[in-house]
Amino acid sequence: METWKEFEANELTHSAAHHLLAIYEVGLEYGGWARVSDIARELSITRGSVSINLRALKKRGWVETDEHHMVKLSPKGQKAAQAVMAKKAVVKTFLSSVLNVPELQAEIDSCKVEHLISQPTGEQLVHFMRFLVSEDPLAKQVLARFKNFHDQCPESKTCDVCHGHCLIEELQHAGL
Amino acid sequence: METWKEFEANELTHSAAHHLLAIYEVGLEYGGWARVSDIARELSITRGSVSINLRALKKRGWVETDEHHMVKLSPKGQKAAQAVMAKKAVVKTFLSSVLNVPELQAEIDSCKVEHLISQPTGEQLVHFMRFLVSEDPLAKQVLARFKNFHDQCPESKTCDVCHGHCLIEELQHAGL
DNA sequence: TTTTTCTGTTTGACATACCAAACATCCGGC
DNA sequence: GCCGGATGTTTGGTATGTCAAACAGAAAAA
Repeated sequence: METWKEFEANELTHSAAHHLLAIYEVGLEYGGWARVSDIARELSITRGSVSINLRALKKRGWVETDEHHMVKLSPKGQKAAQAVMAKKAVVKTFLSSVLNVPELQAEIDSCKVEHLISQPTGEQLVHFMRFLVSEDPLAKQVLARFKNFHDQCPESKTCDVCHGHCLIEELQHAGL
Repeated sequence: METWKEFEANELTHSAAHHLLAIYEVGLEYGGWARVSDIARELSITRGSVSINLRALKKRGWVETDEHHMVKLSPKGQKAAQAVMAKKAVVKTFLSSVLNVPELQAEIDSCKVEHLISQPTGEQLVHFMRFLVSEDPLAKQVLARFKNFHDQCPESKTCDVCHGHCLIEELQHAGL
């Protein structure tokens, strides 16, 4: 398989995604405009790094600058930033509200994968979350039932999920 | 926030994780041992790259070599490889079997995030999957109901999931 | 007005991770 | 024993992404 090389073929790197998010965040208070220093402070990196990184982002059409070094997202950059924010939000909500992963861990994990999730996966996860918060009584039941199940989840060696591995055992054994 | 820098602080890079998996795969046929060439072929990269990468993996105790350049996973490396495989398996199963993401897309997405998922998140996802495949009739109902819901999912502008964004709209609008 | 501070850029350095190509070594066939 | 092909390593190059430090220009304070 060469599927694993897809990782490098992402539209946005983790770094690039967070530069776009930082510009968006800073821009909220300044009509969409941001300065290099503000972006650097937002990301806790040096102005030099931001300066260099913006060069690449500009060349690829994610951001634009005016004659006074002011930076803003291009339309393309805005769409990308929104998509990343949306994916992060839905993943974090799923992790913390459905899986009951601790808040901070959900924040960290969703931040790591936000830019890696494909469009179809993101959309399906949104549908799933909408179903779980819908009026359908089944949804409420299932969330409540899972909380109980979780406390008494059997440590069986075989189950349909595991594909021959015992996942829980492996996960715990690995101690990551 | 500096949460975003956690990305660099991972135990395993994507590249390192797949080197370990490749050694595991090749080793299945050779009693756990692998050669540089085999690993290179498995990953579709050059022998030179593998040679250099293995140096780092050896130094950090993930792999060991004998006097004939034969490579195998250390106990630590085995645990790490198993954890990655387990996380990938459970994520892929969730994406394709629950969210109905197409098989290939589930493969790609799970491959991208396999090494980034934390222990708690991985374990909770396993619990969740175990619940969904358990004998509990609620589980079967909910999967069936979601398939219907999915086809008629409302495109409402506001919902509890979205945190003020309209996720579906943003996701579709972004066209990623 | 002068001086200081802030801002953005550039440079040289380091780390990761890949490539191609040259090199050394070793093993099998003859 | 010798030669050729396979194997592993090394070297020089590219690309990303970070830093510190030096630099230039502009704005603010004195």
